[in-house]
Amino acid sequence: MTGYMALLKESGLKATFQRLHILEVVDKYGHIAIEDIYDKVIKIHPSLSVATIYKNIIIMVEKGVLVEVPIMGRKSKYELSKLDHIHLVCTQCGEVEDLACTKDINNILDFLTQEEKFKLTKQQINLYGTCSQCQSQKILQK
Amino acid sequence: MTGYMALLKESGLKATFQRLHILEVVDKYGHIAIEDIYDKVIKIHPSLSVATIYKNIIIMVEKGVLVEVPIMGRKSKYELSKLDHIHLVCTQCGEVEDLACTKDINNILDFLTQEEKFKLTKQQINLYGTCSQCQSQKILQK
DNA sequence: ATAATTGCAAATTTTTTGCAGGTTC
DNA sequence: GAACCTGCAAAAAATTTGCAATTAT
Repeated sequence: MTGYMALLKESGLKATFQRLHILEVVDKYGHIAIEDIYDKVIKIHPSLSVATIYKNIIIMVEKGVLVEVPIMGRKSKYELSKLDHIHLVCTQCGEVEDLACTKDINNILDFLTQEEKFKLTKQQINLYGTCSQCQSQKILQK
Repeated sequence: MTGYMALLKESGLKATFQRLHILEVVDKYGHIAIEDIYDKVIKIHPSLSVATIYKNIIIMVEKGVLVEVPIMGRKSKYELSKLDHIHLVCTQCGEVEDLACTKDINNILDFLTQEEKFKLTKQQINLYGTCSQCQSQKILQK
């Protein structure tokens, strides 16, 4: 609990119960959609409103406390910010599992192929950043 | 135009003008959000309704003609189905660029670092498939 | 004390649905 | 001509907003 408080304060956010509960739930479930965060949190904090969930998800993502995991065919899930890793997304049940991001992609594929770990059907590698055009526009703006 | 017709028929979908126009627009822009597909398509086909866009995106994704590209902080974009590749997503302007998916990830990172190609800030690698739990449930169902 | 945050209710935006009429094969 | 599709309008779902009351620091 104290860990989340520190996390919020470092990010310049007040440590409200609402936020602490949201973080607790996200941490517990690993990857969770907004609606499910709401469902879980109102069980421990019944007066919490949906608007508060939305406002907080937005600001906590902005501050880098949470990370959005957008998923094909489903609502985005959210996770605590952590070192880069790979997401195994089950298209049947929607669960997301983290996989350590080793240097060697081939090892990962071998690992998955083993037995019946995960039957891969589609991959999506997205790199986020600033394109060259936007980089040069930034320079001009200064 | 004929290419799209074949594509649709192979997928068991009727080749309506609406669908052909949607595919044309997606192809032209590479990666495009639903709202923007609508805006572009009504220019060449003013009577087309939003409901038709939604219904068709859904069915064309289902049939594998289109692929959803879910993006952090934005609406999903859609692209024509093609060989696996990497997406460079600009967090400033939202544009998505394709990058050939070479065997060697390191080459890619080197390539990006060059000059001012793309200033990488965050990566997300998502592998889609069936988790072991759902695989065994399937076996039981049969 | 004060600046930030919450909860509420209303407004907006996005997506889905049902069905009558039209189109493709 | 049969099955499939479209457009419309209404419904449902998801998200955002403004503001008065409350809370964290």
